[in-house]
Amino acid sequence: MMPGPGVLANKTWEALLSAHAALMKQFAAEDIWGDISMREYDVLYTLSKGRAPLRMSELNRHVLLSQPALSRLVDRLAERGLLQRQPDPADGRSVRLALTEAGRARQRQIGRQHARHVAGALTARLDPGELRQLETICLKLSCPPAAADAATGNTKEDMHR
Amino acid sequence: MMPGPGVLANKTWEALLSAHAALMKQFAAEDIWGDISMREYDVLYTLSKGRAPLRMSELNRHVLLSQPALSRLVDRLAERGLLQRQPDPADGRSVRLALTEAGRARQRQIGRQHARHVAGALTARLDPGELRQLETICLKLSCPPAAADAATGNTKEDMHR
DNA sequence: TCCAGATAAATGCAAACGCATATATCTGGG
DNA sequence: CCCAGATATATGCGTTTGCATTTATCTGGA
Repeated sequence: MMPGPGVLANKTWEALLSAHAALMKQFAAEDIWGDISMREYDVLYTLSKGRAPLRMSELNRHVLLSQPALSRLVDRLAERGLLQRQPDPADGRSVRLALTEAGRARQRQIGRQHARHVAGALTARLDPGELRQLETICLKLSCPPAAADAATGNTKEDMHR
Repeated sequence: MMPGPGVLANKTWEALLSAHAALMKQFAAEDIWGDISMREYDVLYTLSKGRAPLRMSELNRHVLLSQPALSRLVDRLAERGLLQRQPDPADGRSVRLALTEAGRARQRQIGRQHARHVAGALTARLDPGELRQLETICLKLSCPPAAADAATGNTKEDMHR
């Protein structure tokens, strides 16, 4: 096999996976989490960012968890009084999620320290120009694929399912 | 607090997390995995890359899993005949892991298709220059932190070096 | 040589996860 | 107005994960 243009893309993806794993491990090792897992923090953070209460399905787009797993994670956070499930006036199937004051406080308390760790870890390895390049490129990658099938990079087949 | 240089780093980290999640979901949705989970594939792939058999602890540096979880994941792959645990002649505590022929075949079979999806997804969003930039930057991030250091953001200015 | 401490991997167990499916609600064609 | 199908979330259940701990082995200093 001759090295095609796809080889570069694959090496890049592997590098991205490595970077993600290395940083996640480093952050997980920091002693700031207490009884909040990083996945739970991710949810608290996402909710703290959004101005309006988010729906489960919106939250699920940001978090790498199955829908049932997210539903139960939200259960646990609600039971602990960190967020509230509110009925959605516009859609009876839906649920709107909002942090409680306790949840907001907890997020801030952890977030302040975590943000310092993130900044420390990234600026130790990258200069501002690289940070900006990385952000720009990652934002392009964050957009969902235009169509479902372009991803195969293939000329035919793959219509099954 | 005025917006410091750390803000850029935090936005960048968030973008990287988003990109990772978006791509992982896209790849997970591809119909190529069969009875192999992506985490299991990650192990098969890592073993297929290494020339010499890897030890658990080395493998664990590449995979975002706790040591016990990796131990059991390896159990399951071994029970399925996809890899072998071999005693390490140089260190009795250690175990050397090697793919079986079946494991190697399975990795190749999945890997061929997966590599196409990866290439398709990345080249659809990034040009070659961006791919190279991203790879370079991610490789810098993949290196473990020099020391357990500034990241703690601790009691005082403890920035040695 | 011996042993305290470090390191590699395995195991017990409760918590968390994913898949399949259930429940509740919304939407559009007839 | 009604119902088939779609959408949003919840629940049953077997599997996988992480934490704490155990077991086995290695290492260096007295």
